[in-house]
Amino acid sequence: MSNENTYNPHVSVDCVVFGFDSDNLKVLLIERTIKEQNESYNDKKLPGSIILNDENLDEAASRVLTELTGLKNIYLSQFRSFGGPERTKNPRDILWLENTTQLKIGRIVTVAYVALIKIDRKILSNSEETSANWYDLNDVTKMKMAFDHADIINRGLEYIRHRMDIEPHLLFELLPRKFTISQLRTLYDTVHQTRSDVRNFQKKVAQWSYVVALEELEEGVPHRAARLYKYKK
Amino acid sequence: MSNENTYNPHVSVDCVVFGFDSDNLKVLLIERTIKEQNESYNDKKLPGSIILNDENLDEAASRVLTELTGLKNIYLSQFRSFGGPERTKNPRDILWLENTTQLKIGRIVTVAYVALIKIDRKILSNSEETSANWYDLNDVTKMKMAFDHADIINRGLEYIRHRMDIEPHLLFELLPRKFTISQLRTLYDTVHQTRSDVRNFQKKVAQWSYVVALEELEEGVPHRAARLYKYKK
DNA sequence: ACAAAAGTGTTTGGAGTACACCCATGA
DNA sequence: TCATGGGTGTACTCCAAACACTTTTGT
Repeated sequence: MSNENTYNPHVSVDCVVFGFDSDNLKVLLIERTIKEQNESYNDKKLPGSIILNDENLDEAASRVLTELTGLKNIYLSQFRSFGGPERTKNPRDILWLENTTQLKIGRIVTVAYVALIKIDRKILSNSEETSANWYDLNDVTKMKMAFDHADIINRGLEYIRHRMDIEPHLLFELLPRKFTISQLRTLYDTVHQTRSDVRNFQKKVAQWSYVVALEELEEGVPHRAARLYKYKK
Repeated sequence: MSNENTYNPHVSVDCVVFGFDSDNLKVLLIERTIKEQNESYNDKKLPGSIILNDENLDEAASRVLTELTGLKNIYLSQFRSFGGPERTKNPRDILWLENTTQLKIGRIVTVAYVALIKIDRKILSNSEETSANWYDLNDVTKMKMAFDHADIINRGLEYIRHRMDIEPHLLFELLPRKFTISQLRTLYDTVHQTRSDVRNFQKKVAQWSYVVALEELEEGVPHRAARLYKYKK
């Protein structure tokens, strides 16, 4: 089977992968190098791929994630498609596409997903030619990005903020298995762009039945150790 | 320019157009007839189109709507893409696609939009070969539908319910310019799948500053006439 | 002993919910 | 005068928000 049959070079998926380092939201980006005539050019891109001819969109997105991280059971949700003709106009992007896919590329419509992963599970297959790294969301605006990926990240962020408002469960996709209430609160506040009161927050969490206290405390902190909690069901 | 250059036969848009007839939610569907060897087959489809090579997704969706209704300034929002390889597998659908587009069609990924329109503005160009009509949402499950359009409608409904929860403004896209509180309440309850109390609902609306009372009453009703309201800003 | 973060209660205002009767109008 | 929907008020509950001090532990 030739490449022309296995790939569908008109539609791709891109994943905005979020993580949380107990302090800030992070995105997983891939370093891209484009060799031009004399010098080479560097920027960042979202993990993504052209879809295969026999897979559906969700499958393509999970494939991208497993190839990249080696992890399974990652929260993944489609949030929007981007398909303006101008998004595949930049000569650098075209050059890169045609080099990496070995296909003649016209316009590509991309279906964007957000993924949430526990940042401590760094079982990234960070080995091969792709080098993926976490970047602080606040720094993304300052970075050179491929295609319209800066846009896509912003939209993904909006989307996930919205979702987490409705489904607080999703917060726990970003926290380590055992966490303290203040880690949870920092994350909550980062996502909601608020600065919530410690006592009120404790009360709120107390009525989330899926947050259960462990008989265990934090270790190695230079002050009173906090109780650990886990997410159940 | 040949058809191959002006159309992109890999990506389409489909619009789930909602209306409200003071009683139930309705969807705008197009009658489709497929001529097979002996007899012809009838079903319904969503208004949609393959995208043109120089337009973006939002433009394609508005184009579909203006071609269909002649209206401008319609609320329109992308909500999800559908792209499984199985969605363009039914031989009837393939036949119809190739007949109407005159193009060889492989897999089509479709980007779905919801649109909200005031059902009384029936300035539909219901003339040409396309005959579009309003159908009760509850009847849709019983009807034969093209492709995965039944799915798309359900997802669109979920989406718009969600949205209207967050942005009550959107309700007014479905109501006539002048409406009564009980029309608004029926719509609200239909959308939220609730049965709200008359008095409590009046109170709620009273604090929506964008709902303003007019010095005007309903006419031609066989009982006490209700006050009319309008939506402002 | 001190620095640093953990943990804990009470009060107040606003929003949602439950609930029943009189009013205006056309037929 | 009757049938049909229009329109109105009060009491209770629950949730969100404001607000300050004591406890524990490592250095």
